[in-house]
Amino acid sequence: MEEIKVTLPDGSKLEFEAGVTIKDVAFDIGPRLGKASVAGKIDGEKVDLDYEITNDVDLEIITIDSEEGLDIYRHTVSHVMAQAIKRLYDDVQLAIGPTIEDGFYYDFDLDEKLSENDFEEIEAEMKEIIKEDYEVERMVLPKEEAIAKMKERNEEYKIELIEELDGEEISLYKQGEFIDLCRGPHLPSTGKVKANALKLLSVAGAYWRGDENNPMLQRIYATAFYKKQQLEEHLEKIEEAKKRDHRKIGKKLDLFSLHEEGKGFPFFHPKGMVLRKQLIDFWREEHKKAGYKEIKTPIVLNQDLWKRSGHWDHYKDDMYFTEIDDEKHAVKPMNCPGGALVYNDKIHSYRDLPIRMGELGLVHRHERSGTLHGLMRVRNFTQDDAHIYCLPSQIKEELNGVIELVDTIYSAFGFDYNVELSTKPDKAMGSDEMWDKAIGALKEAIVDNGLDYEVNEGDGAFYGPKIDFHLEDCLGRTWQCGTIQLDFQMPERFDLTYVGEDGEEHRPVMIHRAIYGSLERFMGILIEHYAGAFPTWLAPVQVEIIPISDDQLDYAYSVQKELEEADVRIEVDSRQEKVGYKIREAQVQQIPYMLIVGDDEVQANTVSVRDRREGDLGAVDVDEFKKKINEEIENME
RNA sequence: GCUGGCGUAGCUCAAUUGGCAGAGCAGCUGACUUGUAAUCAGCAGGUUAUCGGUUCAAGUCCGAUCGCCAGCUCCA
Repeated sequence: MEEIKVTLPDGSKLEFEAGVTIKDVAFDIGPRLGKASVAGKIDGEKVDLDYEITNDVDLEIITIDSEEGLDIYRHTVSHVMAQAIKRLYDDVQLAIGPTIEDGFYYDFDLDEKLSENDFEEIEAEMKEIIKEDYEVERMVLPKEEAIAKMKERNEEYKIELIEELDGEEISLYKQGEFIDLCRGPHLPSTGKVKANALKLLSVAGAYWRGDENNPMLQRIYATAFYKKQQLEEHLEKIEEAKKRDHRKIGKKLDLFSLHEEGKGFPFFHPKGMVLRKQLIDFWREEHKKAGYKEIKTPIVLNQDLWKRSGHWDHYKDDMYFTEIDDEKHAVKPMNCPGGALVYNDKIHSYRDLPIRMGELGLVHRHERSGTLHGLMRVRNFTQDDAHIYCLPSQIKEELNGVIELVDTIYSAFGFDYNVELSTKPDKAMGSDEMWDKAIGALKEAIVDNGLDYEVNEGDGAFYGPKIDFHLEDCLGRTWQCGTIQLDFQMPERFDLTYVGEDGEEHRPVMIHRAIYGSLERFMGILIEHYAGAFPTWLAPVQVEIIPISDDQLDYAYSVQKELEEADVRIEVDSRQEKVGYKIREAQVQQIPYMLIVGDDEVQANTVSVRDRREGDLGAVDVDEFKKKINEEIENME
């Protein structure tokens, strides 16, 4: 019998007879590894445990406790779910069932409407399939045969998928009466799935292949772990995360509200405005340092302007229109055309460039009703916009400057962010050459700044490609916030010029950029990020004075006055309630500091400080507290 | 916009098979003058999202509209 060499990730080599399976190797190394193994990687390619090794290879054993192992595990569970659905519903057709971050889903075409009430029955059937412990077999068939098999099973979607696959060989996986198109690998049998550690989570519609022109399928989201406790922890984590929902906290902390009278148009309350103002003040400070000027352009502008800018052709469906003195007008969905008019209002020399013009511009967009979401997705929002007009030779430096500014601002809040590069969309202005040039410049800027990024094909603005900065909400959904867009189109459209060294007119390059993205969305993210417990510099109310009885009211007001003069946002809870009651209230409102004042404090001219996190810190002089909190605010802690 | 689910007091939630719309918190009034996460009592609060239908009778069943939630699509 021929001997083969298996090289493990640590470099060690083992010898086996040809035809040995990965499972054999795993058990040979150790029984614990054997039991934990779910699949293997042969020369970097994932294969099943019963894969027979016939020549010298590099082998990595994938175990259940690794990310890849869990992924394979869940993929098998998704097949089990599909099998259960096939058993329970007659006319069901299978679409796709991939694993996702935290779980998996499967899309079905089924006339009967599934609801969460059906989950129990489906889960019970899944448990049955697990109990029946079918071997999960890999079958490799010629394309034609695979198609024939799916035709026989009436799986139209699978046929469509197979037809588009490259190669003549198609792999299918079979467990009991169930067969699915799949690359694999899978667990060796359905019995390996832990029946008590899986859960169906939700059902929703999803278009076949993500295209709204295609039929809508039913998608079941589910998750699975290999220990019940892990499932429970995961579910608990979701519950905890839901409590951070900015819509809930926004109401509880009286920051903003939404009303039927203005769908998608948020109302900001006094406390929400304090938060907003802090963000704006910080923004202005940082932008001043970075060499920006600020402008303000009108919300309603003549329709001709939007035709000139290209918005009419590319963005009309998302815009609101109105009429003034029989003249057609549009409500601005973007700030750039207005900004361009400001630029063009006078002649610019090359010596003036780059010009960095910021605008906190209120834009309105007609978002489709189903997409509205608290403050994250609204129909009017304030962009912290800016347009940089520069020489072609200044592009790189300007892009770097913006990336640096994004990092400065996000760091102040401790945000991690993902970077995406979005390329030319189907409906775009300008030549491919211009786009390629712009994309190249953006890519270079990302790489130069050492950022990881993903490419978002075809997702650019109609006038140029963009770098997007995404932040996560409480449930791990990501939202685009910052954006940098390189634009050669608007300068052309608006005939923007500067006078060069040669005395001739030249075209400047325009960079559109926003850092918060929208103040509304950024506030939503912030609320969830801090779960309403804002750092002191952002907190709507920074200090609550809690007198023990009416006798200390005068003293409380004098302390309030003193701290107010030092720009501290401070309130006195003058209600005739017990201390515990007032503390609870301030605690629920996530106020950073409570100052409890009774007779002792009045006598000694002190305040008893209670920190929302650490509790009672004892009595300190008013001056000392003032100094401490001012430092904290100053340092944005 | 699409698919599904939901809509009861300011908030959180009750209301057997269709059979008198209720509680806690918040609010108001009063008492209590309080020492580190909820003092007690009383009062008030509703065309059960809206409109239409079935029925002796609708919060509950049916239809439409509006809104909200999840997802899809789209986007800052």
